[in-house]
Amino acid sequence: MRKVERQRIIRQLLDEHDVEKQEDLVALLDHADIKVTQATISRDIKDMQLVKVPSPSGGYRYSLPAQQAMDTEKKLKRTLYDAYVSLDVQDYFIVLKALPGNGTAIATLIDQMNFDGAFGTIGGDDTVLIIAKSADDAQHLYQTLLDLLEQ
Amino acid sequence: MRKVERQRIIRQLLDEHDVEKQEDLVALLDHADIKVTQATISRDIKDMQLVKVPSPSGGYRYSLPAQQAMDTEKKLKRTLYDAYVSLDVQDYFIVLKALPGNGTAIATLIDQMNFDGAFGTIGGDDTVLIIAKSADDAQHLYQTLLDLLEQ
DNA sequence: GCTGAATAAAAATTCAAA
DNA sequence: TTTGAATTTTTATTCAGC
Repeated sequence: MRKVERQRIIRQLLDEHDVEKQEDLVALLDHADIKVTQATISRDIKDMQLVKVPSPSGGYRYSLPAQQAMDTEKKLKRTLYDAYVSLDVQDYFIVLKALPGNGTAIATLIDQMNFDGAFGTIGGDDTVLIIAKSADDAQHLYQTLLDLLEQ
Repeated sequence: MRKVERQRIIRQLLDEHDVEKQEDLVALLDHADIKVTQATISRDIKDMQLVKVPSPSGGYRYSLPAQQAMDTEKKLKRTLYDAYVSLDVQDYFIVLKALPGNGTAIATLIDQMNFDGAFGTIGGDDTVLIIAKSADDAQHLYQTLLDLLEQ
């Protein structure tokens, strides 16, 4: 009945108001004639993966999820979809070829993905070199990237 | 124990361990012979803008700031301030040494800075290798980084 | 300024119920 | 499965001291 809609409203409220604590949400929802207790808000926050962010100016603010990893993966997939040319593995190294101008961006995204077994990444104009911690890691990373390309 | 160093260690601990509550950090730091109380950790968390992220699998986890309000240069300066060890230039290359665990992050930040004359950056655990497009570019980049360190 | 001890405040969970 | 009331647990702050 209620939970999904309440959570949708919570998202809007977070956008429109400074929410410093869960009781603030209880009060804001009350204004919208939605009566819930702090316990329910606590559960919603867990459900929705909201975070309480300390603000530099002192105080705290609840905010929408930090899906950094998801966003990066999405960006990487899209960039690869647009610019991918080839992928090869040899020893500790993976070489990804892309359309000119895309190497640095892809390298940065791969870095941000923090792949297991990746030692470092270097991006040129149309080439990305990924150095793995071992040849095994390189093979595994190669497969991970192939999987990413197929999705 | 200085605050800055403790906070640097906290960053590393967050990377290496699942920290579900502030007392976990108190215990982890205690293990490293750093005695602080929960009150201090609470203040550190506010300082560092760490967030307690609800995990989909239930439970919570403290993590580094999701959407850092800081721009890349500020982040880079702060990271270098905390983790910088040395900087050297030779031919096309600049080698930056940092405290263990910081190489990849610094490399990514330097990449994101899009410095003129930088060809690519590779970050290991405690070393960052910056490859310039020419020896002149390397010299110039070296000076740019030194300037950044002095600010 | 930075910190710990004590405390207040806030958030998470338990339990019973719908 | 969802919820509120009560409770426990966790976190933030106050206050004193350094």
